[in-house]
Amino acid sequence: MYAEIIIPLALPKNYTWEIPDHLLANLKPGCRVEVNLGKNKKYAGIVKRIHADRPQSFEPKEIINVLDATPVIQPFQLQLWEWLASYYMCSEGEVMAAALPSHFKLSSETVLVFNEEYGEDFSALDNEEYLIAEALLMKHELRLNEVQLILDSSHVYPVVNRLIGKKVCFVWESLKQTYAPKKETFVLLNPEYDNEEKLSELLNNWSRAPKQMELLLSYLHLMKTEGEVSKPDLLKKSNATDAQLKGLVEKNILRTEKRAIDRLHYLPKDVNIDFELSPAQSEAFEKVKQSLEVKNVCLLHGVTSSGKTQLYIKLIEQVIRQGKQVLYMLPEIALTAQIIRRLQKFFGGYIGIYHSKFNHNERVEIWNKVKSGEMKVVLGARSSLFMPYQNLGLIICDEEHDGSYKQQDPAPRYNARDAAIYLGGLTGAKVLLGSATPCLESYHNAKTDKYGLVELMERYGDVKQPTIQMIDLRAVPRKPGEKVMFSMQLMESIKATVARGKQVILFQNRRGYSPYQTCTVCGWIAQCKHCDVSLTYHKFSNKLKCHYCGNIYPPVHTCMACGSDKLVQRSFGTERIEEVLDKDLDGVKIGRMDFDAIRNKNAHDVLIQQFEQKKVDVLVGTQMVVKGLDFDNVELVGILDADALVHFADFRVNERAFQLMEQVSGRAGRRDGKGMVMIQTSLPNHPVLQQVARHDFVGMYVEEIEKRKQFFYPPYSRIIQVHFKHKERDVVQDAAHRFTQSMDPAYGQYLVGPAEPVINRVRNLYLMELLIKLPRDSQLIAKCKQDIQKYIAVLHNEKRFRNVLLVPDVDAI
DNA sequence: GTAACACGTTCA
DNA sequence: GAACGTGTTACG
Repeated sequence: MYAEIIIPLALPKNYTWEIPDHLLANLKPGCRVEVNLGKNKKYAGIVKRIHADRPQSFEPKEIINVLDATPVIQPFQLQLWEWLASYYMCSEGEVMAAALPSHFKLSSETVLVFNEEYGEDFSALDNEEYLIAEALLMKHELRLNEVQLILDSSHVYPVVNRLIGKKVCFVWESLKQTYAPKKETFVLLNPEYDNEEKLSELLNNWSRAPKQMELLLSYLHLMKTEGEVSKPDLLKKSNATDAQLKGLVEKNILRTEKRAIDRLHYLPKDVNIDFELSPAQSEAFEKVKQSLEVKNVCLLHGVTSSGKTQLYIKLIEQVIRQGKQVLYMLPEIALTAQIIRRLQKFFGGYIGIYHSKFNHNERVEIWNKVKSGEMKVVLGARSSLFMPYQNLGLIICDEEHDGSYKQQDPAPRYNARDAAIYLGGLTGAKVLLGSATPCLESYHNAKTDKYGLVELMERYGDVKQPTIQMIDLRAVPRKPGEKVMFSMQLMESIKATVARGKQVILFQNRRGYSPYQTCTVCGWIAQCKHCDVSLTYHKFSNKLKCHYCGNIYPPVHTCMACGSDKLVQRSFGTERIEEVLDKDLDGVKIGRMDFDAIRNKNAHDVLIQQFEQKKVDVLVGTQMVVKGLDFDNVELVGILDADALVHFADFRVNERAFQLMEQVSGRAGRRDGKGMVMIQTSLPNHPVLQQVARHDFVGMYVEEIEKRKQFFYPPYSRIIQVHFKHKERDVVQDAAHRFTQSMDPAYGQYLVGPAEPVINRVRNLYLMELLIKLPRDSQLIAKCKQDIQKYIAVLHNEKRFRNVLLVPDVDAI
C-alpha cells in the first residue's frame, strides 16, 4: 500500500511513500508520519490518501514511522486545504505550513554523535576539528546549531564532513519534538499522615526546626482551602525558603511531584449573559436568525456603535447551548484586550483565543482543547480557520471588509472571509459577515440575494452620528510646496476639546516623521538602495527607514547630489504630528499608535488602556486607530490628509477611502450629539468625501458598483494578479510581455497590462504586474489557473527568464 | 526547505 | 588547478 503525503514545503505536488506492512494497521488519512525526503532530511508529513496504485516512474521510499495513533487532521480540514491550494494557486504543503501550529511541523535536525572508538587522542585534528571533538568528548552529542555556536560560523558543513571522514563522529538525523507541556512542582503530604491522629501526634511531638513546623502548618491550611498546593505558591504564601521545604521532604512528611499544567489560566466554564438587546438590536437579531435558516451566509450591515458585538454574543450563546462550536474571526489588529475581556466576561473558560501573539506551546494547547470539544468559542485572527473543530455551528467574520483578512506574502494568499464561507459549506456551519462598511463584493452578494442581508442603522444607546466638517486646505496659507498639517480650525477645536476634558483622535495614514526629505537646491530625495521609494525619516531613532524592505540608513544632513545643506521635510507622518502637538499644546498628553509604537506584545493594549483611562488626551495614529476601539469620551476626530486617501491608482480607492473615513468617524460618537469629525482636504467636493459627510454608504455603493460594472471589475469579474520579479529591469519587463503574449490568444480581452507598478523595485527586485479580469465562470477560471501554471513553465524554459519569479495572487487586494 | 550538484570566479 | 562562492535542481 502507498500513501500520498503532504509535506509542509512548496513542493510542486504531493509525493508518495510506501507503507510497510507493520505500519499499515494503524494508519489513517490525517495522521502524521515520519518520512525521508532527500538523502537524509526527515519530515513529519500528513497522510492525505491511502491507496494501492504502485507508482510507475519512481521507486517510493518507505514511511519510517507513524507519529499519531489517531488522526490529528480531520477529513473536512484536508478538504479545506485542498480547496485553498487549488483556489489560491499554491501547494497543499504551503497551506499545511500555514495551518498547523509549528510544533506539529517537525523536521529533522542533524545531531553529531561521538565515536567512542576514536579515543581521546585529538593530535591529528586541526584547530576547528579539535574544538568540536573536545565538546563531543564532554557532551557525547552535539546539535548542528551548537556546532555553529562553538565555531561562531554558520557554514560548518566542511568541518563536520572532515570529522566524519576521520571517524571522530557520525551524524544522526532526529525529528525534534518541540512541544513541551509546562511542568510545575506540587507539594503533597505523605499518606502516612493523612489522618488526624497521626498528624496531631507529629505536631505535638515536634521538637526542633520551628520554621519547618510553620511551613507545614501553612501547607495544611492551603491544602484545606485550595485542594492542591504548588511549590512556588506555598513558598510565597508562607514566606518560607527552599531549604525548609527540603527539610520536611527529607523527614518524609511532605513530598514533591512534577505535573503538567495548563499554560493558559482558564476561567470557570460558565456562560453568563447579563444584558438585554435594544429593540433595534432584537429586531436585527431575529432577522439574522431567520435569514440563516434559509441562507448559509448573512451580511449584517450595522453602523458604527450599533452594538453588533452584543448581537454576536447572543447568537454565540444560542449556538453553544445547542452543543456546537463557534468561530469568531476578527482582523489581527482588532483583537485587543478590550474585546477579549468582553467575551471572556460572558463565556469564561469556554472561549479560546488564537492569534499570532501567542507562543507555539500555547497554540498547541488551544488546538487540543478545540479538538476535545472543551473550547466552545474560538476568538481569533484569520489562521483560526484551521482549528480542528468538532461540531462547528457558526462562523462570525467581523469587520468583513477588512483587507487584512487577505494574506499577502507567504503563500497561501487566501482571504479568510471567503475561506470561512467555504469552511461553512464543508462543516454545515452558518456564516455571519458583519461590518459598518461592507465591502462592495459582499454587499453586492447580499443585494443580489446570494447572502441574507440585515441592516442595523440605529446606534446603540441613543448615540448620535457625529457632524462632519470639511476644511478646505486651499484656503489655508502656506509656503509653496509644503503641506499643511493643522488648519487653524482644527487646532482650535483640538484645544477646545481637550480643555473640556474630552479626547481627540487624529488620523494620518503615514508613519514616521517625514515621508521624504528633499533638497531645495537640486530637488534630490533620499531613496532606498534596494527599493524605488523615498526614505522616511524617523526622528525618535534618528534614522531613515525604508517602509518597503525595512532597511535602515543613517540620517543625511547634506544633499548627496549637490552637497547643499538645505534639506527640507516634505509632508508629515504620525511621529512629526506627535512632536508638533507636544510643542504647541502645553500639558496635553499625546499618544501615538502606529506600527513603530506597537512593536512589542503589549504596547498596543497598554496604549488603548491609557486612552480608556483618559491618561492620554490626544491619540495620533495610522489605520490602527480605526479598529476595535470603543471610547465614549472621544468628541473630536481629525483626518489630517484626506487627499492622500483618494489619490491611489487602484480601482478600490474610493471604497477604501470611504471605509477608512467612515470607520474613523465612528469613533466620535457621543450621546449628547456633540461628536465632530474634521476632514482636511483640498478636494472638498470629491464624491467620496461628500458621501462620508452624509454617512451615505448606499450612495457610495450605487456609484461604485456602476463603475465596477462598466470597467468589468469585481464583483462583476474575478481578478488574478500576476507579479513578476527579477533583479534586472529589462529582463522582468521582457518576461512580463512574453508571458502576456503567450496568454493572449485565449485571454486577450481579459488582460490588463503588463505594467510597471508605481514602486518598481522592492528589495533589489524589479517588478511588473499583469492583471487578469475573468468572467465569473468557474470552469473558465479553473482553466485559466491551469493555463497560468502552464505558461509559467513555458516561460521558465527560456534561459533568460529562468529565474524570473512569478507569483499569482487570486482575488488580489 | 535544504543539500548536493554544477558552474563560474578568484587566487596562488 | 584547487578553493571558494553562487545559483539550480530535485527530493517520492
